[in-house]
Amino acid sequence: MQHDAWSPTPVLLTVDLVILTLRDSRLHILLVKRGEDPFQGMLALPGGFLNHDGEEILDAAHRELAEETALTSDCVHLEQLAVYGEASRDPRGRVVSVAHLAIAPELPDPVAGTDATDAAWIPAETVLSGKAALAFDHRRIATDGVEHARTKLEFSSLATAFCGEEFTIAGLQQVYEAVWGTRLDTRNFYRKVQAAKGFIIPAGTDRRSTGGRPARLYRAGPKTVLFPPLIRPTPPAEEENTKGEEE
Amino acid sequence: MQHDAWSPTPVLLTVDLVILTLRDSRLHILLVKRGEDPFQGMLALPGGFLNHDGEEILDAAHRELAEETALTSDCVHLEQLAVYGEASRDPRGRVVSVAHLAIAPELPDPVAGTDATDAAWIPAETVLSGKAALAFDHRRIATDGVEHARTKLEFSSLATAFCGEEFTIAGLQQVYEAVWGTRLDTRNFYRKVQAAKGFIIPAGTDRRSTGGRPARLYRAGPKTVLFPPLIRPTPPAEEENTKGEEE
DNA sequence: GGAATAGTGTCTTTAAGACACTATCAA
DNA sequence: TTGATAGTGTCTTAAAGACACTATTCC
Repeated sequence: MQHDAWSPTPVLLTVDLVILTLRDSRLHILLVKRGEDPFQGMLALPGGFLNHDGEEILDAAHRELAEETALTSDCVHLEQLAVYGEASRDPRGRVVSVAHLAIAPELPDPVAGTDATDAAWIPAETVLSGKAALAFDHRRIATDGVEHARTKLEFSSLATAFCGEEFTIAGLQQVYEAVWGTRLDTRNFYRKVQAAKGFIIPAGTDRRSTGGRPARLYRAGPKTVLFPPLIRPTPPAEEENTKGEEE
Repeated sequence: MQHDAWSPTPVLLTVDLVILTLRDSRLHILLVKRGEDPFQGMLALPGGFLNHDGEEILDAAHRELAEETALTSDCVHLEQLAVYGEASRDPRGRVVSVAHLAIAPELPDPVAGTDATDAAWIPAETVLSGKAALAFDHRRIATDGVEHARTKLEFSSLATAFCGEEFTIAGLQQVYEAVWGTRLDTRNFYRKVQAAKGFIIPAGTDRRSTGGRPARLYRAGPKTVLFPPLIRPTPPAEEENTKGEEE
């Protein structure tokens, strides 16, 4: 209780970003190759220390996002994810990271050439499965970020953040399929996104040409909470069936 | 990107706790009266700075919880909520708080007398409505914590954390009603908690005496994810109807 | 006309919401 | 037997899942 009896330990604060996007219909995460001391040369989430002059945490996340991508704040979704502060997570000392989740529409070109470090879009699969090794506890953070996005797709209009200003329903379905890693039934999907009033609204200019029938274009509606939600299909057999925990 | 060009600013880390419990069927939050410098005498969430020697954040939360309540770590639910780091939130300087949500069963006695500060269970209603003023941004944190609990009750077995080891279905219903602030239909509630396999399991010794028919006792089941979930009833008229945003 | 993509309608099953009575105990 | 609390069954409606065909454009 007597908080000020002993002098509190200062810690260093960083922001780390799980930036997700779709590239050729697959979920990708933006990673950078570290050019500095701990874990040099290893892949890591984009991020960095808070700026001197009392920078706000969310501002720092926006700044890092702008530095790593060509994205301005208004066309990306950015939200706080969680804090990772395990004492042993950074060999330099006590560094506490506020992880953020960012969702970006498919970018104009691979990655804007950033100054020192090269950034790359890596398939989420590669990161989550551990086939690519990440610095610090960044694989855990990335895993949490993807899981957060998966859940949020069910109940919020987050999916539209993966699309541009205007999008087709088929495009939106691709988002769900890529993030969830499942195939969805087109007819049921159409029914559900349209049943959730305020999720998507038709853009007047409803067409586009890709060699088939023109598709209607939509844009994000006013509602951020989906009702009814789009429940993610449960993969056939879940649980840890190692010994028989089932009913 | 060049993170180490300028020396990063150290910040002070605190943990703050939104500790929820039921008292006479109403949701309460544990608050302490501050005995120290900023906001002295004002109500605040229990919490404090991280201990010297590289204490883990979650350990610090457990420590604070133990200091303010008589609860040992194993009979309470404790999880990270979010980070609050606005530069202006603490007049002492840059203090970043990792907020946690704790759920406790109804305690043996009001509050274990703690050393310097006196703690008290305040009705959640009083805190959320702003009738009680809280130090720092603690009202916001408390609001977020309660909202988090409300949502999590829908999809997880969190409600059992409000109950003791063994509980009745009626008792569990009281939890839902208190946290959500709604009345529920007994028959539908029974159907739903029993439909969610692994949520509650019968305790062999199924009875108790309170002047009526004995109730069967249950304990928390192995599943922490509820399926089907117990969807919270939507209050009749939501939305900002100020101008007519409806469909 | 054929290839390619967009869009829709029906049936079945599951779960939600509304609703009122029977069961068991203590005094 | 009465008061008090515990427990249950049915009907209607909403939404999920499965499933196959029609529509529009470009070539």
